[in-house]
Amino acid sequence: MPADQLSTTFAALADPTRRAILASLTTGEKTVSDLAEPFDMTMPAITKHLKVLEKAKLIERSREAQYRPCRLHPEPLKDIDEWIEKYRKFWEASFDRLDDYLKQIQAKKEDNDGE
Amino acid sequence: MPADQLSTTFAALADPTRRAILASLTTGEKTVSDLAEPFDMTMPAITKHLKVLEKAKLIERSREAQYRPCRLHPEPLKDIDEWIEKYRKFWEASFDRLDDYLKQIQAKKEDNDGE
DNA sequence: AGGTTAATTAACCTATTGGTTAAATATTAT
DNA sequence: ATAATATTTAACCAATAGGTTAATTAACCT
Repeated sequence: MPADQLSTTFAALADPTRRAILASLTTGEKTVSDLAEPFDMTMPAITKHLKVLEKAKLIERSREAQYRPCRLHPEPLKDIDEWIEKYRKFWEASFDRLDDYLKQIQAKKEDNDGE
Repeated sequence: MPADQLSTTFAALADPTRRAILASLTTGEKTVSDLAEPFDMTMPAITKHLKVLEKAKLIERSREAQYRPCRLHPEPLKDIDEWIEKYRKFWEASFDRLDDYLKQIQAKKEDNDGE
């Protein structure tokens, strides 16, 4: 619901149908019918998912005769990758070490506070 | 809404308040009041956000006297990182090259299909 | 022109989200 | 015991999400 780009991207990815659509587009451009085929879902439902992906700028669309082919537009994933990068050190540390790390940071902060 | 873990994690991250809470926890354990302080929002709203993060296993909670301190549990972010990793080549290629890449993959596929 | 295929729009429904206020619970401190 | 602090629960509300069916638009093919 929030308007910021990162939230919109995360929200678009928070649905397995939409992630499957993106995966399907990694092998090239697809029509709406192509994309709909694997799912037990009506076409309008797929149209809606595509709208969500388009608003999140994760896909782009064109026109060819009666088809509206979709293709992957992966750039917003880069932003997610950058966001998540700041957390990598936290999961790469073993659990116990993370605990130490946090305690250490906490100690440093309290030191700065003059506590 | 979908029950799968990846969807739950993406959904939890699709809110700027919750991402800010996670960022705040990178400097160590915090109480609910600590976490709530920066936001123009009532405590129950924060409690709800914490529940979402807890269900997504992005935070863990304990008890100390009347406090319920929260700490970061970054492991689910690893799954997101792995998911997104499969798309890295798509945003790292320049746009034109991506187009070539997709065409190439498409051609290969059609070749396999014997078309 | 008429029919078929591709896709979208409109109208609707139910469940969930993100917030609120007011009341309840738990723990500490006096 | 009582009061104060920290947090949660309950009940409510408006907006959004994800789906449906039915109708509409657009382009193609005879």
